[in-house]
Amino acid sequence: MLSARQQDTYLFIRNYIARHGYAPLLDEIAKGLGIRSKGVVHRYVQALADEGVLTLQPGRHRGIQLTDEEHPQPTLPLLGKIAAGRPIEAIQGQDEVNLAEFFMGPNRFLLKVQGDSMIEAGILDGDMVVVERCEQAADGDIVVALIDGEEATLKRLQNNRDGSVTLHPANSALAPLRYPATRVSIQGRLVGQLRSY
Amino acid sequence: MLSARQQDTYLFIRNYIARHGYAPLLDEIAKGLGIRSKGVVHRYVQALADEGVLTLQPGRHRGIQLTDEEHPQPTLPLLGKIAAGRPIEAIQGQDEVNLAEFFMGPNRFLLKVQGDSMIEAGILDGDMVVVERCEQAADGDIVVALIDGEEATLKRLQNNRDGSVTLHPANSALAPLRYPATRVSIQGRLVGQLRSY
DNA sequence: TTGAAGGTTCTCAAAACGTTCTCTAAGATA
DNA sequence: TATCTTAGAGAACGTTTTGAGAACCTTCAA
Repeated sequence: MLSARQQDTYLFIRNYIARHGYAPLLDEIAKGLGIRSKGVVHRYVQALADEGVLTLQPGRHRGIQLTDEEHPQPTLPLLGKIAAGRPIEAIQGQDEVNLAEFFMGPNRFLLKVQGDSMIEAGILDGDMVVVERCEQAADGDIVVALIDGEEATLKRLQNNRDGSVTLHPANSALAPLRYPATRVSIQGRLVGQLRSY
Repeated sequence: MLSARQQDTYLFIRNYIARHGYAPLLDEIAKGLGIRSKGVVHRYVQALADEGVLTLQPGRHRGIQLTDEEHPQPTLPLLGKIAAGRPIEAIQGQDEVNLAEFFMGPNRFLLKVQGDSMIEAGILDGDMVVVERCEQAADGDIVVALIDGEEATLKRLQNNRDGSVTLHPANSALAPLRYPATRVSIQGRLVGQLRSY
């Protein structure tokens, strides 16, 4: 188990490598952690090597290599924003994203999407969506709806004044469907989405 | 049998470890339980150790280790496939998705996407993409490309026979761009994507 | 080949932290 | 009433952790 300061060190190193493609100097780590002595940093790095989360090439400059290892905390370094035609800009005050924090929560589950009915909302065939179980949802939410207790579907919700609901696909080739409220039950609300290439 | 206060202590410790990846200090537990004396907390922790639900590394800072399970993994239940017009079908042989396994890996980082240039590939403004650092990529891969060492962009890659590369946006309003290979350096390859609603 | 830069290994000191005590108070039990 | 148990406060003490800094050795680039 890594101590707090060891985790700081580890995250700094990983972030630095993600940003530059090579490992930091001890002095750079020291600066990043607000420490003045590189001897101290060396101690932390050595401890991380003992834990097995990284490897050292003794004596070499920038001789730190990260090990492929089970991460206790699933965080990835966030390098910044990418917009066509500009250099990558750092996002202030945030340099790590904790996937657990990002997606986990009570009453959440995953569904694998089949079909193209939500393609214009950026939900493609094969994507996974994170759904939070709930009975009601607001206009404009994307929901998992069960029709007649049988058919399940992922659509954008619109509650009509007469009590009926309209389910909008995000695909101009498909028409919205309108149902009396009694035929439709909301199973959950879309809160996240994942895709793996 | 744990007393009520001992259970409080145990739950606090478990929660703390799940969030931080390391054990709390006695003072932190004290604060969490609304107690002012860490001596009292020590008594509870000692009792929990006697019960066998946790282990102590005597004298060590943050030296509490939970006995049962290892680090709880960030997993979400995978209920099945959802396709318009059909009931939710379970996916055979898979019912939990581990977020860490799904996205974590060496040399990976996140970028926040700005702009609509990849909208037809389901990558919307504001999405996060998981990028794996690499120097080369195959035809059809979506890559982070650096043009003239300055501009960064997310595009689909095409390696031409004459050694030049064409970068295809996934947006029919935008034209593909062709560059001599010397002007373009691949920074990484898109391996995943996340979105939060 | 040489000088500077960077990694390694010490020692020292201070701060932080776990451990152990004693003391007080409130209930419970006999 | 007398005694025991549980809960908490707080202080004293020794160890671990953290940081500074210096000396030394190796790597690297000019």
